[in-house]
Amino acid sequence: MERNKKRSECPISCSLDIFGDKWSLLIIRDMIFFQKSTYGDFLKSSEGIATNILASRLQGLEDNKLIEKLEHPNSKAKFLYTLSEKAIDLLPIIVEIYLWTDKHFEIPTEIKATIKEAKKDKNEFLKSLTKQLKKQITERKNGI
Amino acid sequence: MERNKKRSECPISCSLDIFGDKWSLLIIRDMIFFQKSTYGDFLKSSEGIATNILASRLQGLEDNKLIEKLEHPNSKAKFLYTLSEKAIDLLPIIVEIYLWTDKHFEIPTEIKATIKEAKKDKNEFLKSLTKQLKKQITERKNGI
DNA sequence: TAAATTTGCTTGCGAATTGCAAGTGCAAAT
DNA sequence: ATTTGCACTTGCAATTCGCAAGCAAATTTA
Repeated sequence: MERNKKRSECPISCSLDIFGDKWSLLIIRDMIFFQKSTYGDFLKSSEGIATNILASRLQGLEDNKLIEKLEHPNSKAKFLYTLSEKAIDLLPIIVEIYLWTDKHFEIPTEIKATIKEAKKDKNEFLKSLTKQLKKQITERKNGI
Repeated sequence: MERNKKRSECPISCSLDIFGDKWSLLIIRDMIFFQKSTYGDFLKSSEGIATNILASRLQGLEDNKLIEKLEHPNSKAKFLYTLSEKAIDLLPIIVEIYLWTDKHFEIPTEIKATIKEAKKDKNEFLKSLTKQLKKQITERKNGI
């Protein structure tokens, strides 16, 4: 697992070195939009990630400071994965991906509501969700 | 090369099925920001893509209607790859990636100017670059 | 006009990555 | 005390990647 393989200094290239694969952004999506926070949560995603791939992706995201692995407040058998601010800052990218698909594909109805809200007032949507997520992570670190 | 392997109906997942790899977005980047348009152009990128990978990515982008492969106006030995509107619509995503890296990494000075411009007035930046790119593709199709 | 070069690929092959199934070790519930 | 749950790890076959070489058609050079 080579994770220091910067191919160039280009920001796009560097970003893709970090999350340019089929799974990393889905884990972030699950944490942002579906409040998933444990290994088991991520395994249940409808895309069906393999256990070893999930482990390696979580490690990669941790290496790149996009997530943090904390003790689970309710159980020592679990770990609690939380977003970093760096990861929360990916939200605009993820929202733009949603808006792109909205323009060019059929979208499942469950998700349409979220996209509609994001389209209505993008800045407000980003701002309030970001605020909420940041609140969440400080609460978790303080064990609330 | 399976290209119809939708893992789920999730927009993020579907998008990653299309451009969630280490190379596809770099090709789009080269076309948008560096006016690259031929196989040889893409090969010269500083990240160093392998010839077979480039061929397969170009095919994938074409299959997904992100690029079109046209006859080259100056030579029958070449092909001219052009962006579709669908690909130009990826620009907001790419710009948000630039802005994310600007916040969290050191950026090479050559690129800082572009990012600064994008930050100053994002909507105007997107609008004018989009317009310019769309103009470019209609010109190419009309053989100007 | 013949030879060399350019262009856009394809092919072969070893190495790395992926994904499925099974197993492991610790914690918690029964 | 035993079973279940959780977070992985391991083994292995299959796919994908990436380097090097090859190739045919078009173009340039001699």
